[in-house]
Amino acid sequence: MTPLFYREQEKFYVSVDCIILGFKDGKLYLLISKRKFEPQEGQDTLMGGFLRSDESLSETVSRVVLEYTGIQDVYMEQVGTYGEIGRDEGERVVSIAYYALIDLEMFDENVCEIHNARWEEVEKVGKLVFDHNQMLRDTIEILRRKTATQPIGFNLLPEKFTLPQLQALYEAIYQTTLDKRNFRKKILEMEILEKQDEKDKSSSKRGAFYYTFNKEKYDQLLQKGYYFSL
Amino acid sequence: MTPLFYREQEKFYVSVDCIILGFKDGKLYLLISKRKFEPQEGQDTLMGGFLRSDESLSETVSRVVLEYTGIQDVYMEQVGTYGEIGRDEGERVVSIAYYALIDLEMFDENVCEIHNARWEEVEKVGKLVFDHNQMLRDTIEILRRKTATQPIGFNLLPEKFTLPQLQALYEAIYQTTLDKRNFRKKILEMEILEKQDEKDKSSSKRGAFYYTFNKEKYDQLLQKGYYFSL
DNA sequence: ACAAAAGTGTTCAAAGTACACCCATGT
DNA sequence: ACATGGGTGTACTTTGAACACTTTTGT
Repeated sequence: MTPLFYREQEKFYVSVDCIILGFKDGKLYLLISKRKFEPQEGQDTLMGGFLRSDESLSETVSRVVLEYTGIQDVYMEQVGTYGEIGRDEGERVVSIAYYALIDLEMFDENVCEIHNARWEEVEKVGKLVFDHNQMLRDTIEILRRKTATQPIGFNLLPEKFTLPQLQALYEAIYQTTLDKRNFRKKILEMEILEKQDEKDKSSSKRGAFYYTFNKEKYDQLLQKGYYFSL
Repeated sequence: MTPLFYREQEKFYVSVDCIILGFKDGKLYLLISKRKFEPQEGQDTLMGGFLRSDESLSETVSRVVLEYTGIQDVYMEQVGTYGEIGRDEGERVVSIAYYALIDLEMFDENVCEIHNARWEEVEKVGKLVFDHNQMLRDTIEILRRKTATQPIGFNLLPEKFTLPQLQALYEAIYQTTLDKRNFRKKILEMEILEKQDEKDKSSSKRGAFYYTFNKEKYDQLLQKGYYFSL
């Protein structure tokens, strides 16, 4: 039963917008699609969905991400909430932005086609509807800060990855180039990566060793007060 | 006119909760009050208010902060949005948390009494209603990160402040002690503080020189690519 | 044999950290 | 005169940044 005081209040549409990011060939990609209803039908947009009363916010995000990528259990973080009065021209909508990091190898191309969705290089994204460009900018800023201090970048890579791949990922996020030796030294001395016996020969003749991220070791480090930093 | 697709969606109560922080005598204080309606009437709570359709989120925060402190134009930042289904036992409410930093010297004691509000040491805050303790924890974490990289701490101090005061502020935020000489060296070499001729004699016989934060100088530094860091 | 990416250490500069004494003033 | 908090500089350690050559292997 709704308390009396609440009933005097106004209600609002609440949506989530998802900044779904993937990484491939040294570049960050954003999943965008054409908006399927008015206003701004046909324009490029982030993936979004309205909050339902039987869902928490993160459940709404999971639903949207699953719908557009076919992937479950993705890493996600809240970016912020956008509540300007006129931000959605259709109606007053308060939107909570989340970013999700996915491994593009898990991505289902068919799901993509169904929704007219496509992967666009983050650096080449054009005008999106409403304040979605702002959401993307805010995401990149958060991602840069967060990847520098927490090992979340691995969510954008397959379970097994090579150090050149990992370095390329950081270079794509920071939009800079890093020194190979310094990068390897720093990431390896944290001892959170496990070297595998196999090599990835897809990008060189010599091949690069695969590594995996060892979450247990990382958690142990945290216990001891060490911090991830790159 | 509301687009058709929107009309099929559910609407929700949207509120803001404000983590209003002040600084005095070397300690951080949080403004809390007794909840004035059910559920959990009489329990300690953050300051909050429901979003109205003629307000943006930050306008709602400003309204709430003004109502409980009598202060306008406060520094505020979004902390995050809390949308678990059962977080508010009364009804489904999506709440956006903001923290606000205020100069306690500007604070109007009368406003406080009217609302049964009081300042509680952050380190001694007990159980608050719903997920308000989580909001406070998230705020402190954000505040620590943010004050280390941006000059926002000054919002908690009067326009004129002393270096011992400023150091005590950082010590309260980080819950640590800092070396006096290192602290002064670092903050002064940024050249964003203006030394005044007057001294504050309230806390020592010798007196400590007042300083003011020079925002123009700070902005110039930003232009040149320098960053604030402590 | 050569092209192309993977892998490897050392030196130098900068920043952070630790540390102890004198100063000014009200009582 | 003394107690109290304000103010100051240097040495050492740690961290970050720059930098070039050898290895492997498919063609």
